[in-house]
Amino acid sequence: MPEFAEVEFFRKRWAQATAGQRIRSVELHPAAKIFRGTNPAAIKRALTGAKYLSSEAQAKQMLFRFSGGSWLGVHLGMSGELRAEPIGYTLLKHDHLVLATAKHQLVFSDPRMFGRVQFHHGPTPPAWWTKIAPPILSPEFNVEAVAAFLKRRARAPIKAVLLMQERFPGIGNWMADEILWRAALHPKRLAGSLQPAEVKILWRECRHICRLALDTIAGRGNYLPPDLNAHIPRTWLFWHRWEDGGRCPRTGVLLVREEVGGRTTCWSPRRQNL
DNA sequence: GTGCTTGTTGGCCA
DNA sequence: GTGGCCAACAAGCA
Repeated sequence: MPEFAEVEFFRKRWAQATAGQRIRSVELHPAAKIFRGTNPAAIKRALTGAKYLSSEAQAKQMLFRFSGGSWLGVHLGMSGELRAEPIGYTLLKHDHLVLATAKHQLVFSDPRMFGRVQFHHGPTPPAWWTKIAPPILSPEFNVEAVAAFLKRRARAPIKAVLLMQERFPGIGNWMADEILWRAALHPKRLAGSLQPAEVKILWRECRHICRLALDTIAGRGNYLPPDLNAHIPRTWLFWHRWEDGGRCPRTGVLLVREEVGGRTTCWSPRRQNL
């Protein structure tokens, strides 16, 4: 589920519940696949008694920093979510990691377990964090960089290219469709076939959707929406892409759903032409 | 039972 | 070596 702005929503949810707090206890299921490649016992040892310091979201990842040089990385995969539950909350089947403060239980749950938890100990953030591609909302994500990347991936459909995290960090299936729909580009267009003007529109829409999604889904400033989709307008493709008989919010034409680049893709046929 | 699913990775092949 | 495609991972839902 979670892409760019949703990840920030979940980060904020944990951050608000844990601000200024110490972790009193850590509960986890060591055998859960989300701990693949890490040492769950080390996480438990390091975080018990540690104070939450700060956190960040980048692309589809989150990094939570604790006292004692402990860094907890979270990737939500396809079905992961972070929740803040009251003390006394009874764990559900897929709650794999729980950090308890004096006020809340911070829960990471993930039924499909494509998500993952990473842990690092040291004075500086780990390599798996610092190597994430420059954010779409940063100056490094400029139209030249996008054009160069599209040229290198010239023979791949543009939809598949937008899903490549090395250049479009945080973009997932629904955001890619939303961007192409706004940019009026057919998802099957080969990346190399885009004219300079089209590349510019695509670049601008990437930034626009990221900004818009961030404000709408994760909320501005300290405000956190009650749930992920609370404020997403009906004018976005988002609401219509999975509906049978769904129609384009701009043209009213029936939407098309088909696999492109190995992923189910939705587009508006009159608006997005090959 | 069947056929999906907002993600990532590694193996295969041109 | 590079780039593109696809299965696999796992569980729930219609």
